[in-house]
Amino acid sequence: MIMTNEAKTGDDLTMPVASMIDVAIIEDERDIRECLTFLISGTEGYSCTGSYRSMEEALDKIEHQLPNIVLSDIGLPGMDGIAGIRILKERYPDLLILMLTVYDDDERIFDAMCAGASGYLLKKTPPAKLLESLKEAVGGGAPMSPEVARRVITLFREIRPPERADYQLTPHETRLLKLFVEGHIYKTAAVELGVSVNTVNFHVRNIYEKLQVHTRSEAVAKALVNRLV
Amino acid sequence: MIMTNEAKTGDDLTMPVASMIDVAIIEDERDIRECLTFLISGTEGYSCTGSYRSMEEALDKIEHQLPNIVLSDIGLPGMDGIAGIRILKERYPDLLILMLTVYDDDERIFDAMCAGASGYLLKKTPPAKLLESLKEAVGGGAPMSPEVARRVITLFREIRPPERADYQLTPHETRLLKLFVEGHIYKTAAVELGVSVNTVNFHVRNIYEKLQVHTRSEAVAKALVNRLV
DNA sequence: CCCGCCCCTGCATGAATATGCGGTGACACT
DNA sequence: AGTGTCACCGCATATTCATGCAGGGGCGGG
Repeated sequence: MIMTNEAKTGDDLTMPVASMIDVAIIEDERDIRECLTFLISGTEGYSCTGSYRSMEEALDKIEHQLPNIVLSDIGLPGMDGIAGIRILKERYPDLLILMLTVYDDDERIFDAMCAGASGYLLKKTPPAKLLESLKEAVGGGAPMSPEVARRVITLFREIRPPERADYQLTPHETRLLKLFVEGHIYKTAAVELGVSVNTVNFHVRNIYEKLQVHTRSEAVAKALVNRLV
Repeated sequence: MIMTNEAKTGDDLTMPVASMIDVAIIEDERDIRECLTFLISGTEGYSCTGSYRSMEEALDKIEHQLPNIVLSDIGLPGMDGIAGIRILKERYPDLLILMLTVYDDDERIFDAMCAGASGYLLKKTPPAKLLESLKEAVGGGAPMSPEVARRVITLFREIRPPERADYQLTPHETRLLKLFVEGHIYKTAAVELGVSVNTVNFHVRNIYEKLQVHTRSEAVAKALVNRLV
């Protein structure tokens, strides 16, 4: 790993930070693993609780001395990093995981985040920033390399559910539609709203007209797909 | 704005950074605006091209001296920050925008990012980190306060559809459910499948049992929410 | 005062739904 | 051969739905 640039110092985070940050490392390349181990062991306030070359090894031995946070590569022999962190999070839900990898493609970023990673750094990250990111993650943040943060936001924009379509539903219509989405039928919705079934009927016809549908199911589908409620 | 914690220094970014970072400020609170203007004007490598108290004023005058990046609040008199950055990005697509606000709710973060903000900082950000974030944004990054990054990731996970729940639906049941999601009723689904309504009835009862629902609307809602089709 | 909109209620009617119960044949597995 | 599952079909019944038509009161704006 090429060490470049000066280290950052962290800002104050609201979550209490453990006085000692215990880190486990999962990295298949020996020289990188050793380098990381040296960096973490040699920095005040940090300790290295384990240093593994595979996810299998980590899963096998990590419980002997559970860290606050795992620093894991994605490309590993055998089980890959993402599959591994799913299992880690399953076994130790409070365990924090920070990815440290060369991969910066959307899919891996996405999968890692969804699998439970708290942060995602690229391997070119300078040592000082790496240490700071560990601290930030332990403090409740979600450190990402600039390129990763950019991709996350781009993905965000792409994934974003469509803006709420505006069908000009009145407050009562929206409320009734919401009840339908929740599984109510005319009768129970009427009870819930404190009105008669005839009133529900009235609103229903307006809703169906505005949404251009003819059944409650269609209205429910449209409400969910278009995020109307 | 309360200035806390030591400043960070930036890491090397791959995109070429302009030698001078020109910043425009949009902030309604005068003392904060003046403080920011002073901070930026008084830092080597940065210049302040404009300092506005409203989005309207910014939209009116910003072209006189277009900055690299805008530092904008959200809560502003008249047009709010998010509506404003949509217009700014429309007029100046390459203009970078960094939000600086007290709001850290999901909706605003989400709206700001989708409107085109490159980054999102909370107002408690220390001055040095603020400067570094401007630099990072200009360098192509997407700086976010730790809390914001965490929320973005949380939103990310929420937006991502959950993995398909497994209700053990048979192929025909899935097919029928899909037709319901598309708006079919028993009759039209029967026609579509080339079976009798009685067969549809039969499948429906199995579907409802597996999904633990009692109406087609509920089945449709469950199908959409759990991505069964 | 008038108008438009929202919310409320009622009744009627044909169609659709949901559920109960009954049956068959094909296919794979033991 | 026996069993289980899937897909198919049927009938009955009470309930719900969707739509048509009728009416009223409150509130805000012009």
